[in-house]
Amino acid sequence: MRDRPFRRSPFAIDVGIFTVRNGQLEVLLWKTADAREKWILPWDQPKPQEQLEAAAQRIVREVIGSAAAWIELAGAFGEGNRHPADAEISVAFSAVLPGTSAEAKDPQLVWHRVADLPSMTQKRKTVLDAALSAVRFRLEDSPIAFRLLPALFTLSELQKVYEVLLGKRLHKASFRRSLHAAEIVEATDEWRGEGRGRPAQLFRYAPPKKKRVGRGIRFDALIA
Amino acid sequence: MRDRPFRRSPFAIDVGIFTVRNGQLEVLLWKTADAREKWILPWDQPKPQEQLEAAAQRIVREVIGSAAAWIELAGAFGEGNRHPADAEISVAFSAVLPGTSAEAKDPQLVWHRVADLPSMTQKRKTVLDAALSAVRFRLEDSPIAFRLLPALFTLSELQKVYEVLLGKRLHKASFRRSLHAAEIVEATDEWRGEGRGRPAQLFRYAPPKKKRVGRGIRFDALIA
DNA sequence: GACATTAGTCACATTTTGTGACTAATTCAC
DNA sequence: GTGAATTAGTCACAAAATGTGACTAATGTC
Repeated sequence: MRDRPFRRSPFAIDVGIFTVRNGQLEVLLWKTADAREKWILPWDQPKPQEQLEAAAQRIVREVIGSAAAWIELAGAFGEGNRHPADAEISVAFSAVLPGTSAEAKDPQLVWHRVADLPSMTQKRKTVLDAALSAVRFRLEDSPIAFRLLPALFTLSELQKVYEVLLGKRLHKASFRRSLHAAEIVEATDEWRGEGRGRPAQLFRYAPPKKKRVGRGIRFDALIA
Repeated sequence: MRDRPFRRSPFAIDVGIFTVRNGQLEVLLWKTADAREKWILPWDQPKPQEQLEAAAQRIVREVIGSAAAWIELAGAFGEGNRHPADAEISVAFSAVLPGTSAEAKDPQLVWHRVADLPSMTQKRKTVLDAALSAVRFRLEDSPIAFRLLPALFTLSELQKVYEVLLGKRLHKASFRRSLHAAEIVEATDEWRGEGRGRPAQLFRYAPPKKKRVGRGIRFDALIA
């Protein structure tokens, strides 16, 4: 990532890097040296011969030291939404990391709660919103929630991650029933006592080999 | 759209333009003058100050004469998937048009059935697949099917569009029940007799003002 | 031992879905 | 005209999925 190279770059890759810490969804932002620029998403230009997604992964490694657990294209923006370094095109990616590997490598990089974002320009906010929407939108189809947790986790932890990402409470029995029907977790014979309360059994993510068939259109999910 | 300008362009916008004709999903492809290049998606570079989506809309207008009824970002590809004009980045959009306005403006532009595509390079095929996936993926959330039809349509026509896009048959009673529950169509007092069989009532797309609330996670739709 | 706390399960009412069979309105063949 | 064929539209009911409160289980705290 560079701090305003002041030359016309053909395009930039912005990455919204998300994690769940302390029961909150957080995003990693970069505080620019230029006071007017405030906070921006980590970004860089792709190197020659580099795939866009590979570039996004590289950016994640540069700022956090480890690879993202999930990454995906979130949007693309042209001239109208001008990038700080005058990039003509900005391609936005979303990435998620488990909370455990979420240590920023630079004092200018700070985790911010998504519910409580610092001052950003409108254009930057648009890109961040696109990245956030991509995470929420794909939550139903991709194992994003599992990537935010360590390999072994309790079902209560998993439920909490879904609640944070969806921004609403879920009913325990209902959550577990769906989970069981989907056959995507596998019980281990380990248990974890967390101080008070009954100890919880640990599970691991174990999707079936064959992909599950979908369910056709759901008009009730149509956005007007 | 240009025919291989043979200069290094920073990026290109490829547009997968889809329609339903004769009960088949079709995509508009451009036959290049260069015999080796075979068939490619309509494309161009964005003009200075032009938003990416606006550029995609312009490309649609250039090749078909009218605006797309629905358009959306489908993907972005870097160096690895090299573009014919050596673009460093290719941004792919999906667009759909009603079958009625689907007349190509150039003999090099030909509609092809998606189920029966002509010879394309692997890289071009990847972009087309991304565009097609975007249409199918958004079908559940966006009123794409309605944009493929004229303002007034019969429910059988609507069902047929969904069947073509989803690639599978739907049960009539079930389809109509979902449609009714979603409250997104409005009956008119017009009817249309199509030769034999009982005449069908005409409907129009009429989404509710307030957006409908979703339904939480559905693990059964998780892709492994 | 009583109680607070967290995990995990059950049961049942309610809603949603899949599906076959029915009725309705028209054209076509004779 | 009469009846078969064809397409539209509805109904009813079994099966499946979902929402939800209440229950049991295992631990720590006092």
